[in-house]
Amino acid sequence: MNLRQLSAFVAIHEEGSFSRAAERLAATQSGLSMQIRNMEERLGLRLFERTARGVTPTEAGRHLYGVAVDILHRLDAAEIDLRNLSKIVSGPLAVGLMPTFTRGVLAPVLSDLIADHPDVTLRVIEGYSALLVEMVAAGELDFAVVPHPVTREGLRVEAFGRDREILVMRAGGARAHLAPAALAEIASMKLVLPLRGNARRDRLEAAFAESGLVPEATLDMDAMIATLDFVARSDYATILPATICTADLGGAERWLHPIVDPALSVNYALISPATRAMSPAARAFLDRLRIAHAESDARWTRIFAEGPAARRSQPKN
Amino acid sequence: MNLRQLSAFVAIHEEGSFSRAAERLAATQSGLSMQIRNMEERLGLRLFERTARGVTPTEAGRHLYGVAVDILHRLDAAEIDLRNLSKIVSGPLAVGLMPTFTRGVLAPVLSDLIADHPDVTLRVIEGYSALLVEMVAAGELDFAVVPHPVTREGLRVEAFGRDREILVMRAGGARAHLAPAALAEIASMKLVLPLRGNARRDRLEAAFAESGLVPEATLDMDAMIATLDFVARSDYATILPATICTADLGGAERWLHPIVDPALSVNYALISPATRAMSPAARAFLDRLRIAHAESDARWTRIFAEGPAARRSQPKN
DNA sequence: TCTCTGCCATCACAGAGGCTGATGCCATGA
DNA sequence: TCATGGCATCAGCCTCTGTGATGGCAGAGA
Repeated sequence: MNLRQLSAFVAIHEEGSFSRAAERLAATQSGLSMQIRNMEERLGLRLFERTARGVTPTEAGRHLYGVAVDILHRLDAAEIDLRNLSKIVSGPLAVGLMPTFTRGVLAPVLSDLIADHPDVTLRVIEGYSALLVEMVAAGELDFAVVPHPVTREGLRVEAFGRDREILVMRAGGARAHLAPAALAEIASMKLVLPLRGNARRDRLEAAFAESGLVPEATLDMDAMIATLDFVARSDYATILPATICTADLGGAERWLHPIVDPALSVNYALISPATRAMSPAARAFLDRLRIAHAESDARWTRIFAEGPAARRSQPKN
Repeated sequence: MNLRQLSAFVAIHEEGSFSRAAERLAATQSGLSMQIRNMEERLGLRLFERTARGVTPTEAGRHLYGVAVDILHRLDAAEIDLRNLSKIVSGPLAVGLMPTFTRGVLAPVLSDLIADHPDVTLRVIEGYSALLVEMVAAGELDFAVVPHPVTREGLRVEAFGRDREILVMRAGGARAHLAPAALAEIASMKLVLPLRGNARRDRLEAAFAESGLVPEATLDMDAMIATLDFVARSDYATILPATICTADLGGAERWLHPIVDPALSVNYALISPATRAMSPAARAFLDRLRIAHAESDARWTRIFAEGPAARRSQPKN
């Protein structure tokens, strides 16, 4: 049993198909077929049941999957450890982030990282969670941060942090900048929301439903930046994670309103390929991202706390 | 980095030499040399410092050793698990035991094992600890039980149990069968003891020294069975682990005397190759051996407890 | 029921990579 | 200074693995 076989096995298990796994590994279907056959012969048992639409793991296969992922991860971690025992942080790093982060906190993280570790070759991929999840699972990204929950084989999932949902409207409206808005009020507004199927949309709809509400008028749009632009020049409002709104704290183009009754939050997950370990470069990026996110969160905590005061000094209407 | 390289690395680390590792792996020195070179090039660092008398691991090498042993062990365990998910216990099993065990408790263990698992091909190697340790380290044995402490790279060491040291004399002497003997009395007897360097001999000498004693007359002999024979037909006494004396509990040929003031004990260690996992056959053998040893130990506990009574009913002299 | 499609198994062949055995070089110790 | 033991290197071989083509099978849709 060798490591090639082991990673082939893992890929097939995750893809549920020899052909797709071959594609992902840049190998051939027949090659994988032979590898699995060899493993099965050696072990004297079947690892996959072959069906007409792919393969499903046997009990033995499921058992092996856990062990294999663990072993490959350990080995990768060891290799990274060794390679960096006495080396500067360097190498390629591919990170997947949602617009929330790229707009909200990426810039300082980036300049900080580049200043400290100029030898890191960085690629940041901006995208929505479904895309990022697939790219991480395919090993194309070192890690990504996406909304929890994530359930996909082949991913190592870890809690990353929390964010608050904020109502965003164009500046100059009836409600003062930073004055809170109750969910019941929001339901009667004209809203731009992400498409159904998007994790945040489902989460929002559930929150409305829990309060017995249904948003009256919605425009569905899976494009946060475009949404922000649109909101700034129309009477539509939208609901966005606090982090992405950091740039609007000044209240120049958009006014922000913490959502209350109830407050809504998003949990983020850090996802990485299950068999790979974090490189020092990835760790360096992540540390800074965590810090930046925590700072942003702290800022919003203050704002939520000061909300009533703001309302008093700038009375609504 | 593949598994062949990893096991080559482990063997070299343990042997401290490419040549010796090659011998152990039934490979060639040049082959190992190339494998390590490839690993080193890949990692961009040196794993071994080459000296004229062999190799010593670098810091990176020492680090990798721990990880490599762990990975190989996990993989072996997984393979064994899988292979036996739905199979009867079978396969070859090589076990190393000291005469203590082969004479003391092996027979019932064996017949029990063979009855339950007829497909196990068993080889029992009888030998002293140094030999067994080497054989286990070389991967020739699935496991062995030897006196603690054991310090040798490449071994997984686990406590196995304890045994008591017993004074053995020919039958019909002045001291009643099973009557205790104090260490001070023993020091003045003619004793057959294992050779210096043997773990038990060193342990015994230390015990004497702690009580300010020096054995007066000793015959050095590293052969337990021969010692037992010799003691039965001479006025020499010897000190042996209780387990080996089980057959003499009847008192026909030899009389046994628990040692007191102080009581002496031996600790046994179960050793197995660090990178290999216990096969079900090995586990089955071990379970039975543990039980047999525990029963023997319990029997001796009773005897120690009843010692004074025995002395009263059969007054000394 | 028939066909079409997608998937996996098998095979012969080509390629790569690792292993071997010989040789060379170096350090050590007598 | 020489003998010894140990590792590095090299050319060639050989094994083993992956490739690409082909075939068979099962399910989905008409």
